[in-house]
Amino acid sequence: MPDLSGHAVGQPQRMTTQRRAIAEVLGSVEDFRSAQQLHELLRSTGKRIGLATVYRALAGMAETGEIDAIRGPDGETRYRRCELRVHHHHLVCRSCGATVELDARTVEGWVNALGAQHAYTDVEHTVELFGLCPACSARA
Amino acid sequence: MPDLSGHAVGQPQRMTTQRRAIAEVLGSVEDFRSAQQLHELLRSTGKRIGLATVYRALAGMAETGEIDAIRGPDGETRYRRCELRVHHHHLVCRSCGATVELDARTVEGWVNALGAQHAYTDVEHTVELFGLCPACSARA
DNA sequence: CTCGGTTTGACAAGGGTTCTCGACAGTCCT
DNA sequence: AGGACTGTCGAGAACCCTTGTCAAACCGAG
Repeated sequence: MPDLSGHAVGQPQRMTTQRRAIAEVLGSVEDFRSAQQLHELLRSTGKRIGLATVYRALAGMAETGEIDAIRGPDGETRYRRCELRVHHHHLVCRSCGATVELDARTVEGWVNALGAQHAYTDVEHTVELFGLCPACSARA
Repeated sequence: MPDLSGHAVGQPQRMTTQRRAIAEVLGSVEDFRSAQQLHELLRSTGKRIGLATVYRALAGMAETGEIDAIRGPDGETRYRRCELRVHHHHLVCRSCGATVELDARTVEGWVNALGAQHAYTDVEHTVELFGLCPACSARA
């Protein structure tokens, strides 16, 4: 079965009204949002959509690399459509959510070196930075 | 309960039978274990101890730096008594749990530089590496 | 030993995420 | 077009880890 969806080249995911709506909201938002926040956003604009659908769509998009997901210290997973299409990391303001995308070359190199040094293979890494952005720092 | 000091040791904790038992189990185990696993371990050795107590004790120990806590991709928090007393990171085998403690100087410097570069303050970081240890790599 | 604040533990929420399952809606085949 | 198929939806329940609740047990200073 040929894929005519045009977008997401990967698993056979249908482009439904709901997924389109989710992608749209993600495009209109700058910082990381939780699945529940996005669900509320959609609901507040009149869209009828189930929470489970939001979770499913986000999980799918995250898997194909279409969006980025990070897990905060509270265990909540937050999503964001990033500018950089390649692997990168984030510096997130823990107060207002403002996000800076970080080129990952430095970490990548460092991670690979350490993996090799200890003969570990197939090394994945989690690197997230949380701080206070300039604005929030000033306000404090 | 805004304890943002970061290093303050907090109130003195009483040394109770339960806490002693928890510290003991942690000392007899090499890799990261979840609170529930530790609870089961204690129960299986005849100790009568509540799950909530285990959670409380672990949270406390983690706060004082007595033990290290990491949150896996499944959202479960795992604890371990580490050798290094100073801040460091981990390279964990995702198959058998074998753990290598990593000197953190490189990351620290990198993190601080990036924080300053973007004028973010009070930057905290999450850096964890998951891979396959030599043994598990060979077995694969 | 006594007394008062701390800690405990069984149980019940909490909060996020995933599963269930009947109802639907695109697709494919004929 | 008609009918069978398969992926998706959505409401709610189910799950899981974690954290409150609160009377009773406990620790340790005096």
